Amino acid sequence: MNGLAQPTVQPLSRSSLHEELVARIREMIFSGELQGGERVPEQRLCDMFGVSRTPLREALKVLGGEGLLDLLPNRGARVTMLTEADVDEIFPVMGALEALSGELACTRITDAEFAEIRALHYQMALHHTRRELPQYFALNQQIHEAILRAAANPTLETQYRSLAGRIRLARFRSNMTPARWDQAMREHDEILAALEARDGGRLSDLLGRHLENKRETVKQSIRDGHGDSAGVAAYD
Amino acid sequence: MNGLAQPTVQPLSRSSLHEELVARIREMIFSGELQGGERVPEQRLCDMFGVSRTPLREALKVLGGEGLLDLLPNRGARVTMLTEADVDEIFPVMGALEALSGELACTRITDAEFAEIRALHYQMALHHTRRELPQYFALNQQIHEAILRAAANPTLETQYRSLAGRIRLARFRSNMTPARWDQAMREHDEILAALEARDGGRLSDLLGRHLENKRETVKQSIRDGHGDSAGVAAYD
DNA sequence: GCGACGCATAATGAATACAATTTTATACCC
DNA sequence: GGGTATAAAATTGTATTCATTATGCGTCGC
Repeated sequence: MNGLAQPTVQPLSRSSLHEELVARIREMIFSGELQGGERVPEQRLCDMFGVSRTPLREALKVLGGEGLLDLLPNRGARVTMLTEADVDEIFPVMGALEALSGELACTRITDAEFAEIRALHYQMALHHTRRELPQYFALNQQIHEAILRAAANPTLETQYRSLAGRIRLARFRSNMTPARWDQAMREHDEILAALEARDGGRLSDLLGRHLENKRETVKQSIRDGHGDSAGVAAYD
Repeated sequence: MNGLAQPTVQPLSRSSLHEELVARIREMIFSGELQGGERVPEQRLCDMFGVSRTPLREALKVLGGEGLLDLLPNRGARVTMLTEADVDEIFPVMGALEALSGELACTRITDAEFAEIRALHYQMALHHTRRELPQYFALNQQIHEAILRAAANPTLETQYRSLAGRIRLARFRSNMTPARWDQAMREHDEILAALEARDGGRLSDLLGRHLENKRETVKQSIRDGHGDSAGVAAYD
């Protein structure tokens, strides 16, 4: 053990091909380039990325494990279709994790981190008043990510992101009503206040309720049908 | 739609080779046959299972995604070593999920399901008085699994099992002190009572505290060192 | 005309072959 | 004797090939 070795250097992630493919295909799913229920032909993806089937298939297995793809033996992979029942199943779990992130964030957040979140909040509020939905969503996501980071628990982050990713399968952005949008913004005001007061219990509660509203938005978008992805993809 | 078709038949999971390998290797990790930090040469596993590297590597990728293996590019896979910091990170998340499972279980559990859990409980109590640790552990796990099932949320089950699997990497069974064992048993008495009363809030709380004690047991076993797996493997 | 069967085609599953990287061993120099 | 450099061996990453299974289409029978 020499003095030069830093204690927290991470193993220098030289991403292998399959790792890269996992990230790329995941983005294709989130962006709607691969649609829900759609069959994913291996050869087409191989041609698209210019790789052989071996690393690609490894990537598909990983994405299957994440729940973003359904792997049907001998019958290929399909992008998972999210049902309303799935949403009702996932949201309570996300709620528990988000509540925990609120608790932990309040005990651990630094003033600098809070200042950063407040800045994001006001920027988001601006986009809300201007009715700029895509920008609003981007900031919204950044705020929740920042709270999650402030909780300083990588396992929590991973688990939460995994569920958030599955919810993204619903591609719900297009379906937020003005009334829900206004309500969401008010909830965010309260969230910021609770965080500033370092009131973990209240923040937990608020984040949980915030999520409940989002659940309805997502379910509505599923009821409205999954087909209209062309216009939605632009938001990502 | 003819009358013969049953509504809830699942798609007849003919497991492919890699699926089988995932399960087998996972068990090898849990049983200690593959030890923490140990390098896992692909060829040895291929010979062991009589398969080629292709499906085996797919399985390793999946297990890497589960957090049971560390996949180092060009340098093979190693069984993840659990640090005390990891444990402190994982347990709060498990706690949040277990609390949720308690809440949900209380709202949904049937009398038949509860009777089953009570039977398991008394059987476990018997093993406790007889100081039969391995049998106690088996029942203990079955009870927590039964509560989880009663919550009727597959996503919750999956997420919880994933974290429980990572904790199993510590192979903590050998390190339970008599005092902790007695305390754990008392906690289980209370858990059963809360479940019988369908008191979700109290059950949540109890499960969370129960887990806190387990956390210390696990951390102690890590401090004691990971080397002595030979005698422990027999428990699985 | 409708449905079932069978064959041809295409896609997936698994094994083998080849390439690149790392690890180990050896020789050499200081 | 220790350390570095180099080369050989082993291991991993990727591509290709072969085998098996599903899919689509045409034909046959009713």
